[in-house]
Amino acid sequence: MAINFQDKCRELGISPSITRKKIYEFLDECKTHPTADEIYRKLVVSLPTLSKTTVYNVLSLFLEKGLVEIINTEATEKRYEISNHPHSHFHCKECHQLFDVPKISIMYNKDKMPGFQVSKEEIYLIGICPSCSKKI
Amino acid sequence: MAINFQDKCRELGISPSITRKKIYEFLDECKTHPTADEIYRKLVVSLPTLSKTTVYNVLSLFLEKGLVEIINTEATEKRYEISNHPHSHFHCKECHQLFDVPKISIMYNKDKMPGFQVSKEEIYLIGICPSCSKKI
DNA sequence: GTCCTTGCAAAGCGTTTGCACAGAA
DNA sequence: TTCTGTGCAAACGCTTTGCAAGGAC
Repeated sequence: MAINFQDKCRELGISPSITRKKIYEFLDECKTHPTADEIYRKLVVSLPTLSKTTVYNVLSLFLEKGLVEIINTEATEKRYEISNHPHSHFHCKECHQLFDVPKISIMYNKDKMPGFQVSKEEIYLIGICPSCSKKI
Repeated sequence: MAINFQDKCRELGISPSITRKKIYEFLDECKTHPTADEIYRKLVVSLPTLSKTTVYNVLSLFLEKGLVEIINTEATEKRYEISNHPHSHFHCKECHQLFDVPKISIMYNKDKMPGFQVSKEEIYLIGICPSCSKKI
């Protein structure tokens, strides 16, 4: 983990409980943009009393504090990621995995969008990932 | 409607029933990227026997045939739009409306994404829309 | 007759809420 | 004591499925 979780919590005024730490660490290490259920299933092994409610509680706290973000997807379930590194997303049509790819810069003409104040840009690419390319 | 719905259906090998026609027309006219429920509530006025199941059936047929697309959002409910005109999306943080904005072109270095074959690009801007800008 | 469209009812699934218990301050 | 973190159980909302009735051909 790049920045100490305890320090982040202190900054944000929340307590660094073991549950929160494990959820944060898992999100930080995990490359698969997990759903709440995936986080739960992974962590319940080492935290046997963990409940899904707690996962939801912690994720909603993290969202509020800006520690994590929800990724826009077509699906109804929500996927989460740590909001610390700028990047774009690539969705594979074959295996439906969601990959991180280097941040893509965009260019737009502000004159064509009068009055719209842009504070964030998200780029989502769709196609075939390297390993699926080989299979086809 | 730019292209005749009957003709599109003939091309795709599906029958242009009145229900399908109305759903297609509403999606085509509607600028708000409606959910299935919004489509239902709007159309049940003129089609009193309409059920939500039918709305879902028709949307899923349209998706399969490529007539409509699902828009990636943070929310759990799905939003639909006719897939005929290239454009990007703008989400207002204040009023949570989803706007169409002119298609934004992107530039990316393919060398940084070895093996990834991109077939589609989606750009999603977040910020404050013109009318909310005035209110603040 | 068959095939397709429609729609009621129920199930499914991810998420949120109500509430209570336990531990920390 | 109060406040906070946790978690069971139930409710909730959107979507999907099973199945049957009605219509087109």
